Amino acid sequence: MSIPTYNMDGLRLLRCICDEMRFGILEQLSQGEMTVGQIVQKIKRDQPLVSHHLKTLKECGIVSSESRGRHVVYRISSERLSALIVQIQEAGDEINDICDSACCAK
Amino acid sequence: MSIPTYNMDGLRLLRCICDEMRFGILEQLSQGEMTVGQIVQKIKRDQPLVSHHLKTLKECGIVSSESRGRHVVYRISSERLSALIVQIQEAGDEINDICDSACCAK
DNA sequence: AGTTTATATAAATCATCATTTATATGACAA
DNA sequence: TTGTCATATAAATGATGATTTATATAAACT
Repeated sequence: MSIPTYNMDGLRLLRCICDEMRFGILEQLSQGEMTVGQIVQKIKRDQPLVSHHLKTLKECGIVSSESRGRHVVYRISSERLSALIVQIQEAGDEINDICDSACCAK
Repeated sequence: MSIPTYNMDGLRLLRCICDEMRFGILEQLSQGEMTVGQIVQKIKRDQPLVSHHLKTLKECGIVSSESRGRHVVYRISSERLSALIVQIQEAGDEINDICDSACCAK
């Protein structure tokens, strides 16, 4: 039996990017393409974990990748998505509130 | 001891709205204010569950509410947030891809 | 006051998914 | 062709948080 697949939509996009590590990766990539190693250094998390989340983002069509020698370069797959990351950051800052819900913990 | 609180930011905003029910509620509210009962009817989920998620959204400053007689009216707390919901929907549609990751399942 | 309607809360259960640990693959260099 | 560097994969574990069920509060109407 085959793995089920899903058409992307707003909610599914959100579910892919609302994870702390994945959003952190996208914040980095919104400033330009990076190799896996560069991302690992920047966000200071284990390499297998970073690779795992990059795979998830790629399967959702949010990032794309390209091999260069033994490195692999990742980038956000569209300008609109890059812009959306920034818009989300700005909207979050604008709320300017404190939150005590579970969903707000990191 | 007191409950920990968190300054809102992009990631925390995302974590609050990436849930299926909460995003569904916000899709409704992005078209105008509604009472709890109207939301329950519209999205066809149990009332306690809807109230529970509304509480979460309120604690995060994403929605605000007002009592009118025995009804309580909810609305999205800012124009920018309303617009963001729409932008997320549009970005999701633009990806136009299928996904087989766990995060893409509803 | 008692009843109905609208909403909120709390405890218990259940499902999901991030993370860790260990190992594999694949490219380049000596 | 062996060793090293960069990345990927897989299995096991652990934490988080959504949902259910039952009950409470609070307003309006009789």
